[in-house]
Amino acid sequence: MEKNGGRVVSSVELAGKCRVKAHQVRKDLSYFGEFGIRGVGYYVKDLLREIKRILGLNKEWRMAVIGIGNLGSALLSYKDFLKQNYKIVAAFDIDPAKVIGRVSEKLGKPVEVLHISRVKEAVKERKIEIGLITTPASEAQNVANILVEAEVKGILNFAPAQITVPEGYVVKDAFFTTILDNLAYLLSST
Amino acid sequence: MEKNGGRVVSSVELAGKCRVKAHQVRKDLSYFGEFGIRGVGYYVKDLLREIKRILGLNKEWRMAVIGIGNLGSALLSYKDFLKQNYKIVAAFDIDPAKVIGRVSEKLGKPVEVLHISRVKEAVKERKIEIGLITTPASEAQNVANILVEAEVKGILNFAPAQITVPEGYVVKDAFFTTILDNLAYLLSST
DNA sequence: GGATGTGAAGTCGTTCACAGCT
DNA sequence: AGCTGTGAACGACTTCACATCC
Repeated sequence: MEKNGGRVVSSVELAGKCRVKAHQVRKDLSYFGEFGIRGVGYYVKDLLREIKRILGLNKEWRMAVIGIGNLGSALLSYKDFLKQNYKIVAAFDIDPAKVIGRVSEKLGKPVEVLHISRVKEAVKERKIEIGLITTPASEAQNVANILVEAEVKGILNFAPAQITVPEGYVVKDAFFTTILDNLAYLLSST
Repeated sequence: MEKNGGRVVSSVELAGKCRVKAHQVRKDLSYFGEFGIRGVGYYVKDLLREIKRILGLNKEWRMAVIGIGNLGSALLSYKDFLKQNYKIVAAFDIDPAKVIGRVSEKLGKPVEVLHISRVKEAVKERKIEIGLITTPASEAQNVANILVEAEVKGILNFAPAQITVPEGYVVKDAFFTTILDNLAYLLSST
């Protein structure tokens, strides 16, 4: 909306785009503050700034990818990270063949692939706060342990495995076949 | 559990693995029927069969991938689909360079990449029920329209765009930066 | 004895209706 | 007049406690 030159937006418009009710949009936003103007709507620019602030996107998040298979490689060359405030600043694999030479060339600055044994040092040096696990399921918990050991507070787990971490650390699952299962359920129960 | 030879499992065990309470596991399962045995627990084999039946995974789901970039390619060579009852039986792109020759060779039977104009015929011939959108955001709605036109009832959208479809069709978003935003929120509000 | 299944109680989130601003 | 913000009503989900069954 900001790019398209939109100045104001109403809760009804937002609701349409988000597949929810207008009530909900207003209630949810009001939980964090009063961002709109009665009789007018929400100024796009202000609302965007507030939402970014709420989500914690007013800073750069430095991330590491562990497991440079198909998915890991795709993430390394994922350009839209730049639009958001996310940045992959390190990549790791256990396979020496991948470690030697493999880099992500599509972004401005290539990221070389390091051996997994170097996670802890790299996390410290490069101020990494989020780890993306893209290993096979069998290695996910091991990698999570390594990340916790390195004091990476947030983990986004793409592997099809439930991993556990100590109190104070956050894991989110981004495993798409769960969503696919949900889709299959909806399709077969109609 | 089934592979590890587990015969029975309790709601407490299941809860631990799923990061929920045991109450919840029992309540949720009981919604669909009585699958457990009082004083014993749930027989792993029976429970698995019931859950698969509930989710609609007791049949093969035939899928198409549209957009053969990094992510699309990763999906084409994703081996774990075979373990579940999902199968990619068609791939499409708009770029002739990708259409010519590009195939997924890692699975048993390669899937050749077709031009997007051939979606409708392929969906009919190959009995495709689910479409995976892995195009850039700008093309996601167009592709969704094509899939709806071809009467693909379910869409899993990996593109960072909100797409809309008519009543009777189901869209699920599998866009990981939403989860990443959620993670960033949790990390910055502690 | 021990674990499930389930009404009832409690909590949380959504919807409503309208007061409050512009 | 129009749209947001919000207490109150409503509905849904979660938790509890215990009856039930192996």
